[in-house]
Amino acid sequence: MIVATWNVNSIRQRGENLVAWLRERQPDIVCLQETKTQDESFPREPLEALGYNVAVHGQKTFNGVAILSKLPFDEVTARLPGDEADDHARFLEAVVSTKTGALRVASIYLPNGNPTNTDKYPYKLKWMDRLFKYTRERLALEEPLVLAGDYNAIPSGADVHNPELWVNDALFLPTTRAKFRALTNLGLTDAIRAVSDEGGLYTFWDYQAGAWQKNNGIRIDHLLLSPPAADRLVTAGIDKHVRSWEKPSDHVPAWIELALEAR
DNA sequence: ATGGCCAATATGATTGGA
Repeated sequence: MIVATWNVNSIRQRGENLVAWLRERQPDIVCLQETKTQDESFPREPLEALGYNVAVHGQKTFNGVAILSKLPFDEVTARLPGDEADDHARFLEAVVSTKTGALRVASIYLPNGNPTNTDKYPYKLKWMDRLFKYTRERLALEEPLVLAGDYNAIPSGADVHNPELWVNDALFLPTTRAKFRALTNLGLTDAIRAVSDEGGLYTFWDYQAGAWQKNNGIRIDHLLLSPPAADRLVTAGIDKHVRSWEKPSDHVPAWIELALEAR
């Protein structure tokens, strides 16, 4: 079973690329971020035509997450607990059934946090604290769990082409990295790092300043696995070539293969 | 080679992204 994540930077602008990539990678479950549209205007039909069930949690203009699944949804829950006043559409969780039991998947769009001298950075840090608490509770279930999405966090200097450019950025500040580390230290496996120690593994290249042409990338889209999911990890990868397509997102898909089968 | 983008919005300038 393949589980993937992709920040598409507008689902309405990325329809052709998304369908082309789905045909190529053949994922069973896909977590999408930055869909940037309300649920009633989410283009479900071309995805349903490919055999996907579609769960959406969007809002006007910004943010927005979704999950596509060839397996039927047993449960779908929007919103990360811990702040009723938070109205950003950044979190969607689904449960599907496999031959060996439930698989839980969450699509995560963690706040960017820039500029750091505004309330955006404290909002990011509080969101990371909420994700920590949610994860600690979910791990107690001892289920296969995949937390997949755009974390807006560069875990280490090995995950950025030019670290000096990012030292004062909300994605790379020591506090951001410490909170990301605290999250994984709960017992989550960073799937890409579980299969490769290589540098130069990036998932985002800015549209500006020739970042793609210079390979000035960062790795901020992650699939974090609970121990029962990590035990089933076969391989993982990043579909870098998608960044060179016409009309690309600034992010590319990342994916894992799990030794799990649909029920 | 110093800069260079893209998307949404009652849109033609502003906001947000990373």
